[in-house]
Amino acid sequence: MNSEIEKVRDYFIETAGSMAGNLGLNAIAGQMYALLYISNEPVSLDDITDILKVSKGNVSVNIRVLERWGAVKKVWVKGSRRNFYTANEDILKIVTSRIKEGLAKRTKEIDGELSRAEEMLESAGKQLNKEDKKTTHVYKQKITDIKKLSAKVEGLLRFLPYAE
Amino acid sequence: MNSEIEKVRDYFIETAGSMAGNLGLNAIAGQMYALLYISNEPVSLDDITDILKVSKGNVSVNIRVLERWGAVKKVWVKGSRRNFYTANEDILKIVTSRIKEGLAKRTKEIDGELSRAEEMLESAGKQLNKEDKKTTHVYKQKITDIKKLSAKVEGLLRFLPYAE
DNA sequence: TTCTACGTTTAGAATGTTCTGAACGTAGAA
DNA sequence: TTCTACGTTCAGAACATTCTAAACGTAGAA
Repeated sequence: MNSEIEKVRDYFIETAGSMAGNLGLNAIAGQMYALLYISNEPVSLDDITDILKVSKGNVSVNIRVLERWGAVKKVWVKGSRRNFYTANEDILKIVTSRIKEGLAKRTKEIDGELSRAEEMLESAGKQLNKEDKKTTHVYKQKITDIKKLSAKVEGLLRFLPYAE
Repeated sequence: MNSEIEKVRDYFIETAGSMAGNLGLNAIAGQMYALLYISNEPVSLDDITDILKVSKGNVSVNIRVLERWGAVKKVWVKGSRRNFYTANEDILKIVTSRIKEGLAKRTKEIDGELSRAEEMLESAGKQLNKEDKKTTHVYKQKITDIKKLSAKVEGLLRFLPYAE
């Protein structure tokens, strides 16, 4: 392959890596995805090791991360014992489904924690002095507000593209 | 303050901390925000140090992070030389404005990088063999697709709540 | 002026994350 | 069967982030 073209490929990969890093994801996983994305043919784990200059252990771990996200898929290549992969090209779908999944899980957890806090306030609320009763009231109000916020976020999820 | 009520406060704070941690933010900043959020009165940096049991250096750094996000504001308390803070309660606004800001900056950067890659392909495209010309064509197509994706994301920003 | 009560900065410690390279397991070739 | 070409796992190295505690600067009190 012409080295000028390789340069473009590597530049593209590098950009994707720092992009992923910015999103709090693993930079190598981002680079791997970018390599598969820009390649017209299936790419083997060895190819990835060669092109990105990272250990095959690293590649092994990160390819499974990408698989778990549904970002890549394994393909069979006639006459080779190696594992080849291609990118699922619908990046927006991958990203939004990850966001939705994560947020939905999170809001559920938070609601649970808040309900627990409310219970604690209820059972503490019996023999309190005036000042503490006021504090309890403030806390209840705040917790209610956060629950409302959480419901609002849940509602917004519905409007993300590629909802299912 | 009644210790049962303190327990609720600390539980609330802890929850917010791990929530922030999950979002890739600093857990202490999340705890600090939660403390200010649930407190009805302004809270001093010393109070934060006492309640969260972290060093004042840590508090000093993270309170400025929160200020930069517009998540808290400094308030003057009559007769005290200390700095007091209260939470900006519109969490959703804070979060969405941070997301929008971040995404807008990111998409701009990416567009720049991609244009650079396109230029590189143009200038390399002169004296290539058949195979390399095909590769160049594939790369151009992929880059165009990503640019479209980027524009789509830009467009989505418009529909986030609290747009300005 | 000196003293005190703050907030800030920073070097290095503690902790967390990611990576490599070696050891290993396994399936197919020979 | 043994050998080879893979992919996987994992201990510890390399690196990045976050925290503490001490030194410092400063404004107001005395």
